[in-house]
Amino acid sequence: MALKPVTRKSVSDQVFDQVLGEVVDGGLAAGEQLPSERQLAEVLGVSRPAVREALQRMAQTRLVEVRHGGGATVRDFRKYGGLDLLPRLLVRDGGVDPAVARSVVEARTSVGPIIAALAAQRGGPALTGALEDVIARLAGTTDSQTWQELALEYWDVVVDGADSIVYRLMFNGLRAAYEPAIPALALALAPEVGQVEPYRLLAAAISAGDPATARAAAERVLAPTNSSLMTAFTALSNPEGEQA
Amino acid sequence: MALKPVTRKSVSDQVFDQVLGEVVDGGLAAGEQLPSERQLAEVLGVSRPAVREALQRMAQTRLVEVRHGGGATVRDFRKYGGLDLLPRLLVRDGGVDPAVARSVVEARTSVGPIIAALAAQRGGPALTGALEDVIARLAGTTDSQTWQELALEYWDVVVDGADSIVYRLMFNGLRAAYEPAIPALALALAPEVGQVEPYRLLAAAISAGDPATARAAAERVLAPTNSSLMTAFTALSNPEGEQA
DNA sequence: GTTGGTCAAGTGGTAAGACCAATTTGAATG
DNA sequence: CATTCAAATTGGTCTTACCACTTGACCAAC
Repeated sequence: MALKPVTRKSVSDQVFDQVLGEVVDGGLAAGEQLPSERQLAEVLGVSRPAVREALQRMAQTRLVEVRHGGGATVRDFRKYGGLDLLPRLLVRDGGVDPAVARSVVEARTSVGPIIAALAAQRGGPALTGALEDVIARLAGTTDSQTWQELALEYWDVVVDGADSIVYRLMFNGLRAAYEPAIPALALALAPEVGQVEPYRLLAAAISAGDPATARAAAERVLAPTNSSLMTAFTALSNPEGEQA
Repeated sequence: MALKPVTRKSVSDQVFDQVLGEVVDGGLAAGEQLPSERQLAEVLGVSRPAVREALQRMAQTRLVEVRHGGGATVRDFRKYGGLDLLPRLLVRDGGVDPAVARSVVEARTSVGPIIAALAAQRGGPALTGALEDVIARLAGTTDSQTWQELALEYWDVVVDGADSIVYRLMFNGLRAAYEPAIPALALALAPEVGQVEPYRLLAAAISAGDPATARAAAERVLAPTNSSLMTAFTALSNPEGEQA
């Protein structure tokens, strides 16, 4: 029997999630007004400060614009949303959105090798220890969830070694989107467990300071993951009343 | 005489900016605790709800972790921050951080052509009208600031045509970082004004549905902008008491 | 007809105070 | 030294009151 910690969700978190859902899924068009803070507080049965906290966070996502005396106006989330919106877009209607999943996979495929090449160029031998440490831990696990978490850690080292704050921040956003999904994906990604060799080859290329080889090796690391990911996402997708 | 709208800054905005500054620039290490809400309210001379709003927003950035009864704990902003942090990192100590600027430019250089190729592949002729509209407006302006805004609009069309939500959301984050800097950069980027041809060539490649040509054309669009950007960023950088 | 001024209603922004919930800390005890 | 428990601290929520801004209506002056 697996006991999980009980996680309490604050009132303002719940308000935020509901408002976010309305903006992303509720058919609200850009330019429409949300109900006033007082109305939301009444309808949701909570206090106005809780609503305010949620709405200030919504404003920070750029998905709504809040003006003093003017209410909250909805913006087009596709035009203004940041990577933090990704988990929300990935899982909709109880399943995975295939188009979103595909775009995640293809962005990994394209940007991953670029980052690996930069890591080889700029990090090179200095990354050896950290990469080998993660690889040793990868080699020592048979648990798929742990494997995925370690694979992320591996890429954390690589993107750090790339010495590019933009890629670092992008990775952070993508990781934040991916991490909560690991438990759901772990079963489908189980065939990956134990395939340490591609990670070793990439680490060797990075340590050798060879960008071109690192780029190719990164593609080899990502290719099987990518197809497993697409398989997993497809299994989790919900085109017609199929529950994951 | 140029009149600008007066912008008021709310108390919670001011608190947020100060706390963010402490976290990013104040020498706080990951794991350190921020002062309690009550302390912050007293020190800053504001109410506790205003502090709460700011801290809930900070928690949303992932740069701090707020636990009930446990206070707010600082996280490593490099490891947890998202692209929204970019403007903050780009401009520090009254000047531009050259490493951040470089990473912005190189990410554009790498990811831009990828996006353009996808737009050619997936948008193709359907993007013709929108691209030509922006190009006509580019051709009709001699104002550098307007030019930069239109260039962003051009790329907005391209990234939309790429039909990849991940790139879309990344672009949104980068644009949010770039837009406030346009007025400061416009003077240095003035030599770009009038050079419509590369944009026309890229639009033609996209409309023709030719990914390889679009990729190469995007590189040609970005190359002069990149060097101008680096020049501009260098002029704005502040290694030793030089004020932009 | 246009412009400026005033007012009311509605909405966002702020504060004070009270109280509950979770965590941390320190003292007492075995 | 380990455990237990109470107190202190901190976050979370709510109520109430009031201020600041926006919008629209209406009226007066030009």
